[in-house]
Amino acid sequence: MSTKRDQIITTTCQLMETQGYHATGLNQILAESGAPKGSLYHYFPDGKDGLVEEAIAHTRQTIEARLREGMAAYENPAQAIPNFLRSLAHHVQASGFESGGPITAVALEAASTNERLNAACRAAYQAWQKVIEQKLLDSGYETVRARRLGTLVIAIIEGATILSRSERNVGPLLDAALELEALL
Amino acid sequence: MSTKRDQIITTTCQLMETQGYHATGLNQILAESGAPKGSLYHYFPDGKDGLVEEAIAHTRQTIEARLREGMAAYENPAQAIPNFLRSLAHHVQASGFESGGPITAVALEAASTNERLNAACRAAYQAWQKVIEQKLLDSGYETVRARRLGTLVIAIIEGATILSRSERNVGPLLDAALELEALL
DNA sequence: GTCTATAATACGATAGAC
DNA sequence: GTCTATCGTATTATAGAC
Repeated sequence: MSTKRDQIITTTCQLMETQGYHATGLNQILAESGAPKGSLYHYFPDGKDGLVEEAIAHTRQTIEARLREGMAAYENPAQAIPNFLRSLAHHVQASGFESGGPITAVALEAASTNERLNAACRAAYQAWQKVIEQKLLDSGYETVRARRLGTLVIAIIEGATILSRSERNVGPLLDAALELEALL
Repeated sequence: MSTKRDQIITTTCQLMETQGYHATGLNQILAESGAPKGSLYHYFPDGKDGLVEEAIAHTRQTIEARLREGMAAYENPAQAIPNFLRSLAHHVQASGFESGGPITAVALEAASTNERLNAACRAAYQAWQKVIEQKLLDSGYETVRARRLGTLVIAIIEGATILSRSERNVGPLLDAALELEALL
């Protein structure tokens, strides 16, 4: 597990988040990670798709851990979930609205044109939904509704992040947090 | 107002919806709209960005009209809004999950890198939010909450559409419709 | 094994023929 | 005015020097 390999993946994660798949060239990834071009195909023989697939998997685990942390911070999901959205709003604002929705752009670009990357994104979304769902189940929510709310919460996070980045204003994320308090 | 010009815009709208900005080349737009390359720069002297800007504006108006129609279909927003999401689910499924979220991909790609297109997307989102907000105001919702819910509804539509397309399953959109009934 | 130089291709944009 | 052929520059991927 080379450090340079990790650096390439980390850089890829960042660029996927801010620009998406097609807008990000391998040259840019290499320039920002400080790696030469040949080493990319040494570490990632499948080329761009293999690299991005790993980057998505990496992001999936990072966010999954952050979600678990956020859910564990409060016993009541009606506190834990809205506060997670608020911490997310902080993160988006601190990045100058360049971060947020770490795989959303890729998910949409790949949805109809690249089944390999689409599968990676789908796996990430389902994992994240499951964290929310489990928190709700542990707090006594009924099975069907817990799953439904798990899906909805991830959808709201995605959608509100898009609006916040587009408007350069964390209002949508904070609004969503408030309404989730009413719903949960 | 040439018919061929409109055809180029219509094709661009479709491709932006399914693939996004960077994945869509001018060659593909021309091939699918049946126009030769030279005419593109005749009709759109600003090049790709000018064309896509117009396409976003066109989409904005299409969706705005569809939203108004949906809101007018029921007096109670607690019926109108969830049913709009259900009709959207139909639309997404009928397209084989290739349509849905007509400007989402572009919005994310442009958010941090192309202020011109970002502005066009922001304008569209705000227009759509306003339609929901107005419907809620007309039904007696308080000013602040109407605006907050307008934002949330658009966010939910965006997020649930992403999940539905990624999972190739309209479940997320239908789940969101159900929970919105509980919230409104 | 690690990297540089280069190939093959697609891109957006333009010049110039009709 | 309408379009075809081409330009310069990106892209991804690879071949081959160290």
